[in-house]
Amino acid sequence: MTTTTRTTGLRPEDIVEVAHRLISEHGLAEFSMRKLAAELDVNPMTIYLRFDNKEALLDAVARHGLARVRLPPLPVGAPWPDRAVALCEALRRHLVADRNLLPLYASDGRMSNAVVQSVEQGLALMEEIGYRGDGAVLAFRSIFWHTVGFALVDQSVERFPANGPGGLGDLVEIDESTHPNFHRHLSSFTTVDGDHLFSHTTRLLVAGLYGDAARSMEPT
Amino acid sequence: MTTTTRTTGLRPEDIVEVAHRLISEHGLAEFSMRKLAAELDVNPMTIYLRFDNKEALLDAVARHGLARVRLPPLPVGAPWPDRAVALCEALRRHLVADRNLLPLYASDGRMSNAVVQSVEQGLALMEEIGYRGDGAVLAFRSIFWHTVGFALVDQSVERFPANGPGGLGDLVEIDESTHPNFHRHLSSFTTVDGDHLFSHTTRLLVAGLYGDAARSMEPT
DNA sequence: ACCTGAACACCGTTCAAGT
DNA sequence: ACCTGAACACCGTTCAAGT
Repeated sequence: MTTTTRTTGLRPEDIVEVAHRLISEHGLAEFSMRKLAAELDVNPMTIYLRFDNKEALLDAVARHGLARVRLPPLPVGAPWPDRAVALCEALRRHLVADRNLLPLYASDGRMSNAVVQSVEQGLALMEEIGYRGDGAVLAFRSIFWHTVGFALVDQSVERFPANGPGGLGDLVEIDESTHPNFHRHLSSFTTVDGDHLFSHTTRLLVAGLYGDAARSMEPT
Repeated sequence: MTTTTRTTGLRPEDIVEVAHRLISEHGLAEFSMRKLAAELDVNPMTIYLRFDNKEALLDAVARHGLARVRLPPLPVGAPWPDRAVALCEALRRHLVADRNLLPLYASDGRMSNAVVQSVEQGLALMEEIGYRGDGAVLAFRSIFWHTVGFALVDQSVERFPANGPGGLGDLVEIDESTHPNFHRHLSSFTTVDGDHLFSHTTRLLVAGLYGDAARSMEPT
């Protein structure tokens, strides 16, 4: 009869799952190997028997989180631009779903798994309006990285100073003489709504893609 | 006659400048208050007499770095889309000029100062094609945050796996039956060229902006 | 063979003690 | 008044010692 100690039953998946939860709850900056061990009620060094180091563990946590991404089916029958925007918005929703996980996914090129979920639908969309081969991949990459970029920008946008007390005007000198345009539009510099700005910008980019495809199919 | 000790002569600007250099040379992750003190040949605690904490110092370093951004004049006489793209590319060049500084600028909403340099030219461009008031600000924000987003994405893009040994195919299962589009385009998934992808995508977005402005000026 | 306590080389920051 | 050494509460990681 063999006795199993507590740590023998500790599977790598359990470590990854608890790490994922801790990062989700308290953020990547707060996360440490020692806190993870405490949460698992285990000696800190036991984790090093399963993972080479913190980096390797974080890689596993990122893979675990990104593998869960499932994009919803796109609206059938809708006009092409609407479906392209819907794909971007679905991808965005997954990326910004948990603000604490995004910094983990974004660093050190861990975005790989997210792409696979969207690439099938994305390439099909591009072929639908006439993009072929390398052109289809380039078109898809445009909206994919645009979406990832806006997700990364979200935290900056959130804290971006608006017009008003303690806002833009206090940060920088906005003189009517040196910055006439800025000065005249100052009242329009309200707090940025990340979702709205993303939707708007994505619609413009998709319109550009759509027009470009139509133009390249014209007889020369 | 007053004697000045070494540290008395230590101005906050000197601290900021050396911190900027250290981050530029070795990256934000490597930077520490103790290493900075050693480089300044000063007791680590002396820095705390000038700055409340590390966060406040990094804020000052970011402001110092972003204040240097000077956008070149846009090409006069060129078509509108070319000038809009040129503005984005100039902004991008400054953001990605020093890869080690970008993580500093991007975190904790420190992007404020960069905007002021580009907002004057950006708003003028938007008014030129008919955008007014809030619409002009929204249009400017679209290309500004698009540019910042792509700069942030750059490090991810750089390490993004291409097709080939150790690349995409090894990371995820790309079956002909489950991912027919992906499988057929696999050879097009070469290493991403960040600059090229940015130029291409920005051109599309700018085309979208241009078309949108033209459309909204049509008589209804 | 499998686990772990102590130790090492680092952090940011506080504060009492020095000049 | 101005500076600093020692100390505190943390890190990630190594490795000799235990069972």
